[in-house]
This record gives sequence, C-alpha cells and structure tokens, in this order.
Amino acid sequence: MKHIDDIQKELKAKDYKMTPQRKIIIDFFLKHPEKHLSAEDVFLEVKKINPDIGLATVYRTLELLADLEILKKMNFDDGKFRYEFSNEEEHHHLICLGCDEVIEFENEVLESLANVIAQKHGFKVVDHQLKFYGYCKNCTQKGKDYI
Amino acid sequence: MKHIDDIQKELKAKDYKMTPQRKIIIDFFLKHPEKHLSAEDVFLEVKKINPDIGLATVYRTLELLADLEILKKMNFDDGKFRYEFSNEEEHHHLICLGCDEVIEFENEVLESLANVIAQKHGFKVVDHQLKFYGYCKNCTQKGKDYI
DNA sequence: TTAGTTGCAAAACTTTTGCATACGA
DNA sequence: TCGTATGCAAAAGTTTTGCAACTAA
Repeated sequence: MKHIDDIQKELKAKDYKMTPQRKIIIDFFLKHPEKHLSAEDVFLEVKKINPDIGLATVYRTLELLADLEILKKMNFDDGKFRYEFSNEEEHHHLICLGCDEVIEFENEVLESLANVIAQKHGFKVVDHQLKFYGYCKNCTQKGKDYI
Repeated sequence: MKHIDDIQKELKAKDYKMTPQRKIIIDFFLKHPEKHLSAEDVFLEVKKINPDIGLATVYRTLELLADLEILKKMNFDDGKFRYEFSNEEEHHHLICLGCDEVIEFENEVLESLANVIAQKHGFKVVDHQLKFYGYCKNCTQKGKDYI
C-alpha cells in the first residue's frame, strides 16, 4: 500500500512541489482506493476540507497524478473522465446501465490475449481495458424493464 | 448486409419518419461500415451532400440510430463519442497512442468470460468492450520514444 | 392534417488556458 | 529568491435544448 511520503518523493524527483491542495487530493484517493471519481466529484470532496481550492487546480492535479501513473484516467461513457487510484491489482469493470454503479472484477485471461493480438497485428500493447455493460443484481431484481 | 429499406421499416415501426437528412446519414454509414466517426465528422461528410443540414440534426439522428441499435456509440477517450455501424461481426479495438489510429480485431474468447462474470457477480451482461492501447506497427518503427 | 423533424441560436457541461498573485523548497 | 502552483475568469470544445417553421405520411 502506497503512502503519501512515497508520492511526495515521486513528485520531488520530477521537481514538482507538494502543496496543501495536492496533499488533500492524494489523501482522499489513498483513503478511498475503490472510488471512480470525476474531477467535479473530487472537487466537491476536497472543498469540504479546503473550501478555497479551485476547480482548475483539481483538474491540473488529476492530470499530473495520471501522468505519474499514480491515478488512472478512465472513461465509463458518461461524458466525463473518472480517476481511480492505480495502486491495486489489475481489474476491470462491470458497468450497470440501470443505476450507473461500477463494480470491479479481476481477471487474468487478458495478458495472454494481449500477446496474441500483439503478434498478429504488430501492435505493441501497453494497456488494456475491458468493460462489461449490463444490469447488476439489484437492478435485475427490481427491473422487469431490463430483461 | 443491411439495406436502407430495412432501416426505414425499423423507423416506421416506432413512428419515426424517414427524412432526407436521416437518409443521407444512414447511407453514409452503410457505405462506410468500417469508420468510427464523431458527430462533427459525420456533419462534415453529410454537408457535402446537403449543405443545409444542421449539426443538431446530426446529433439527434446519431442518438436515434444508436437507440435503435443501428449504430454503436463508442468512446476512444479523445473527448468525444464516435459512432460505427453495428451490422458487423463482434470486434474490438486496438487504439494507437502514437497516431490515434483505431484498428479492429476479432475475438471469440469473451463470450465465455462474460458467462463466468455473470454467474459470479449476479450481473446480467448485455454488452462488452475490450480495448487495447499501445503503438501500431508504423509508430513502433518510427518511434524510439514509444518503446 | 398533424405529430414528428429540422435549423438556428442559446445554453449546458466538461475541460483547458491566460494571467496576476502566492508560495514551497 | 525563483520557479512552480494556485485561483479566478474567460475560453474552448462537445453535446443538448427551446422554439418557430417545416414536412413526411
């Protein structure tokens, strides 16, 4: 599990500074490693701690952290990017079309698949993303509409 | 291979009308089933045929066709949605981070994976999306930077 | 005839940027 | 001190919406 000091070192190594604003944002993700939040979501959360923080700062910090591969920038097709802490095992997402919940699942199959693809198309794979869209347990129970 | 008449029937069945604007847009996708175009891209293409068409009409038509599952709304993380004709075999995408090219590839492994997931999480899968990010043959050849 | 459709312009959203000020190391 | 970072406001880019005029069936 990463600690804020590790991240501070990573920042320093590239001549970035650790500011109070960055610290708050990083702390938040460290405490909520399972969340997939948009810039706006993060903004609202960190405002609770420092009401003076600006939205642009949040955007710039998220971009910085994604560049450093501390966060992962994701897209769940709802018109905005979301960020999650990238210190976890590889996992993928089940996206519920009923309630927009995002459920994580782990899977190992894809590494070997990536190799096959790479060979066949002369494509150097550096990342991949697998998403299943459907309806979660709750929604299938309520939802005659969905089935 | 779908024909425009089939689509016209699908529209009529739901009390939608076949307008010249819609026809032009559908024709374009029928003729270019391999393209992954944004609303703006489509707008520019159809303007060549009918210069009076409005961008809002393009957006509304694409949304309609996606609802009818004639087009598929996709996201390649470049900040806008793209649409492709959904009459083809299942396939997935290799997205080149060097030149933004999108290459299609086919794969069968995922159906069975979907079943496993569904059972494990009580999740009813209705669609899925697999994307590999990396560098295409061209970019790996030019690109010392990428490797 | 009339319900659905269009084009335009304005609005809504998310994200980026310019710039003067503030601040971490 | 000095280069980086911040907050604000404005700008940019994509998508949506209100509305009067229009049109397919």
